[in-house]
Amino acid sequence: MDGLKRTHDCYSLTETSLNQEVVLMGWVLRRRDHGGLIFIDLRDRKGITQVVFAPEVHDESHQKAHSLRSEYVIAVKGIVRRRPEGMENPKIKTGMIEVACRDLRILNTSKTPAFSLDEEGEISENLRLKYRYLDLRRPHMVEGIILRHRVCQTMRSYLNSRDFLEIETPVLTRSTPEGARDYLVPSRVSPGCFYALPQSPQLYKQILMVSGLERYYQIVKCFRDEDLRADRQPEFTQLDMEMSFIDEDDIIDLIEGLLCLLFKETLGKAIRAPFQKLTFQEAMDRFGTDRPDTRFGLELCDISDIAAVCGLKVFQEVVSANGVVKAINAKGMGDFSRKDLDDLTGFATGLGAKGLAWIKIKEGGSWQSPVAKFFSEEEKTAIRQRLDAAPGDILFFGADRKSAVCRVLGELRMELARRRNLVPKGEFGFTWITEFPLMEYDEDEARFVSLHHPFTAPMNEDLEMLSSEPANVRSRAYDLVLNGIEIGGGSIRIHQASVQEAVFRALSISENEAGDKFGFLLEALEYGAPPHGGIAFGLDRLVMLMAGKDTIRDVMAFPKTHKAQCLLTNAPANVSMAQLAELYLKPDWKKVPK
RNA sequence: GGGGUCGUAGUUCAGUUGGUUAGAACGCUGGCCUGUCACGCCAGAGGUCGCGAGUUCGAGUCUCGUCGACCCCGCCA
Repeated sequence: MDGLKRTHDCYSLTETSLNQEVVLMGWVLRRRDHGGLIFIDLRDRKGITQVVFAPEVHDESHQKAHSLRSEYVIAVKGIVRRRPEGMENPKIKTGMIEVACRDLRILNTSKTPAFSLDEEGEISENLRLKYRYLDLRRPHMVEGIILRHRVCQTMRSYLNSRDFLEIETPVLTRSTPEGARDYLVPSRVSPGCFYALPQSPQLYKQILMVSGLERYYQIVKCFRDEDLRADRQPEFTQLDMEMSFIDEDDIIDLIEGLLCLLFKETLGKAIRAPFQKLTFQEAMDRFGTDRPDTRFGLELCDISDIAAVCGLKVFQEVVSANGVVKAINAKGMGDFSRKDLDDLTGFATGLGAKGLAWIKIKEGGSWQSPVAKFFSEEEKTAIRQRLDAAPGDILFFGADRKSAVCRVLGELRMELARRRNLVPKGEFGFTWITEFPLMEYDEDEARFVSLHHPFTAPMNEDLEMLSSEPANVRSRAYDLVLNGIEIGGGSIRIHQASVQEAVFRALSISENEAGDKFGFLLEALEYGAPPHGGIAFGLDRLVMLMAGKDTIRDVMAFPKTHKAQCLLTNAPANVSMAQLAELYLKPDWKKVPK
């Protein structure tokens, strides 16, 4: 660096350094060239400091500064001085001072960036991903990266202080049935065989418990080859943990302590523990989803019993076919226009609803509704009481199979909240969801599949139903939901081989297959496996919510596009025939792109 | 696999019913400017309207296809 040593950063320089000679190094954010006097906003990771080039201070630097352009990398030696009266800039932290340059070194030039690194304006994500190194220079991106770092640091120190061991598990592992599609890695030394990248270190961490290590954690990459979403990337990071000799309450206490600390340390925000707890059943009944945003009301209400006997045929038929009729009272939203209601109906039918019945409650309690005539006065009274309906309210109804009603009304609830700004910004609503069903019937596969994963322990009191009525067995699983987004999930595991075998049976996983795919786990359980359980957190999602971002891409340094491509490196890419041959792979050239 | 939004200058966008030479702001280049901080003023350069067909006398605009980004459903134990 031409013999200069950096003495300060562009954030921490204050009036305490007045008249001192300092050396700053960073990037040229903006140049304001007045001809006789030149100002540079110098940016580094920490912040911005104004540098002044004046001929009377140092003529040569002033001359040289004319050639500075955006994103040139420079070193500046100069004197810290107070800005003239009235020239302070309260918008930046170093706004009281400036550095009068006595020596300017251009460490590197830069092509004009494809987009402005100033904070204003949205830039297409294409460009941001292609020039990720430029995007990451922008302060709000740096903030996300730093927040993520601090979250990880806090997690580590919290768990370290509670006797956890950080242990790495393999990335090259074996493909197991159930769950997401695996990313596969061909083996060179075992022709025709493949490793799989882990969807989670689930089996390894259980084996660590059998190993007697008692408390494990790891901040670890996981891989799932499924379609992407704003909160889903093919590779993502989990805080993964597992503990022996604990039950649900121990984990919940530990995690609540962790989150309180995280929010306090990184955001300076106090959150209240214990968090709200809902059983899966309650969550579905009241919010229509197993990941409810509990920061506002608009809860769902079952009126199947009233609907069963009312004059509206579709309601009757749905109930007699074992479906349900549920309603939302949208308090005070009776001013929705005809167009609003058409939009909302379109929203509902887009989710698979056949329609969306509604009732406006007018002054005096009369009903304005296309379906009003099908209800007797008695039924109207019953509905009004059940839903606590008052003039100015509008009621929305869903009638269908239970799962469909929950999906439609659950989403409608969110939509209503968005339209009326009921979702409090900056507030964090944590909810535990417990007592999940252990398994559910999969029509396509014609068998029961795990809701969580096959190693989740059934609730003791439901154990005997495992063979008789598997759909009604509840599990010892728990999810943590934050603002309607699942940020963590875990369970108490099965630690007895006999129970594990019974669960495999209920899942129609044959003894042969279980032995082949999970034999090592079954065998391990027979060597003194302690009771254990754990949880995993989606680090990306947690940091996204803490940072107030809408996508996890904004808190990942190098995310992939919707098509799982990296626009920076252009991965995935073709490989040579020689590489393929070495792996005993034969490409179908018809499907090879380009 | 399905539904939707978008694609025009380096960037963000406008572009009327299909009609002359496709515009603006910012950025960029050159010039002027000693207190700016989104500096200002003057001048200038910059376009495969994503790509390919089609309709038409004529397509940025209409039709079909295709590519890409994003959002959602399916999928994600």
